[in-house]
Amino acid sequence: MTPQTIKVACSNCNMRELCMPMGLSNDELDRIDDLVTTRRKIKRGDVLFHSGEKFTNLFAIRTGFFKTCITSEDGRAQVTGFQMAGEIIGLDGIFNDTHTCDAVALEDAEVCVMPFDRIEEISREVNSLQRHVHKIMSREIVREHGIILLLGSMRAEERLAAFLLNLVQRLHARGFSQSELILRMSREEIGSYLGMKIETVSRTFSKFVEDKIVEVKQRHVRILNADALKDIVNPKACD
Amino acid sequence: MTPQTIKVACSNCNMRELCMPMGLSNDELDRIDDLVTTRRKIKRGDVLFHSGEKFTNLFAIRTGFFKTCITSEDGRAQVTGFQMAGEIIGLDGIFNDTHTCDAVALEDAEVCVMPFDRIEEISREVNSLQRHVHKIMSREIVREHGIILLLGSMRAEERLAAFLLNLVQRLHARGFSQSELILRMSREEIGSYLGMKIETVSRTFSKFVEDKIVEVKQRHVRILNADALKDIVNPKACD
DNA sequence: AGCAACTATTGACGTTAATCAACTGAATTA
DNA sequence: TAATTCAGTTGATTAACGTCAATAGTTGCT
Repeated sequence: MTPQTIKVACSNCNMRELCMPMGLSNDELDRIDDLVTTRRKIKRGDVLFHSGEKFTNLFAIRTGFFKTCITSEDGRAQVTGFQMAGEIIGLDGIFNDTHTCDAVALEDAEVCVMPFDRIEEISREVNSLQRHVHKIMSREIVREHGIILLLGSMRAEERLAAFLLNLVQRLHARGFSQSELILRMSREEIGSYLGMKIETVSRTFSKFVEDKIVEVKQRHVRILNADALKDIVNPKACD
Repeated sequence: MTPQTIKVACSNCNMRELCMPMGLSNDELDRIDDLVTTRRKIKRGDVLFHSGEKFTNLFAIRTGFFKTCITSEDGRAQVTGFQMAGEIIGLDGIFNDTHTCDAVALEDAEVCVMPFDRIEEISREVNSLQRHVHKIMSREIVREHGIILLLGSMRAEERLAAFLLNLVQRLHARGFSQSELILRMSREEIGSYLGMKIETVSRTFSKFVEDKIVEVKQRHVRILNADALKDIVNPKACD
């Protein structure tokens, strides 16, 4: 193996368990290694893909943090998600061979570039990859159901609490603290994602601080009382 | 061919263009006919599948009208979509082999039952089916982005206008009127879907009637001024 | 360091939609 | 037909959040 080959081999990647199926045979692993053609570094603030751009690749995030956002005809913008290492972005582009959202790096990032026709080709041969691709798309559908529930039925405090719990849970799954996190996004971006104005985001943070549920110093957040957050999201029935 | 076989053959189905890929060879058509094992009739109000139920099948709607809804831990309910003939439901179940929402028939319906492992099997062999499955899932992701935009950034009037336009556009694609429709869902269900209370739905309808944008007689709606609805959804920039 | 530009917080006030409540009309049953 | 139930409408009031505005803290630039 040349060093070049090693560099983009999924089989050597410590993120593999997050983006790839598990329990592969050696033979299958070899095939999977063909999925990623290159890696690409994206600077903070730069765009990985634009809405309207031709879709050819899915991207697996190796390091860094992204937001995806859509813009309506009349210029309304909406953040549809925040993605971190091990997550796959670009799925929305499959439908019309055109990306329908922008993916912007919120910190310096590196992604694995996976040509979608190659994914389709290999997943015809490697059943577990086929299954995996289906599961990843389905997971995205389920994730969005959650956002719809949040936006459709929760109030500001509930939304922010759910947001913090979700973030910290995902970070914890990646080996970070259960109680401390650094927000990679601005209050504005949080607000867009949660369907609330920046002032409301700020006030809600302040209220949590006042109630000793979290400590906030700029984008550094420490969760002091996770149970309180859970109670806010899922209020106890009292009948 | 026995009558039984004819009965569930996609190749003979007039809905085919809505749920199946196009431009198939005869050979491929034969394979596709194996996708649907049975048809199932569902009475109005009955449940096609429940949240928590084991996932084994996707369903293509042949006739009728469904809603899908999720329920959070604390009992909050949220309608996540309304589905009509030619649309596929059950995609959310793939992720964990478990349905995560309820699918309820809002009028008497008939669905084609497509075992998912068979879909996977055939789509390994028929490339256009593989592509089609991917596109259908991606389309669902894009559709949900639209709902997220609606819930995250629109006001009540905008939401209802977008809802009506979307419904009538989909009905028109199925050969129905561009300007008249019968709502298969209650005000309550519309409200849940659009993230607003039933009273607000009702008031917003009344306002549209007052403004001569629509006529409403119970669940029968006639759109008098589609452009006005479009203007409400995408307010003209005036700078 | 000093200044500009950006980001976030806080307060006062306005708007929107939720809530509570009464009522109407349609559908269902006795 | 009357009685009951359910779905939808309308009005009055309130709560939640948005808007506008002032201020403070941060970041980056020269």
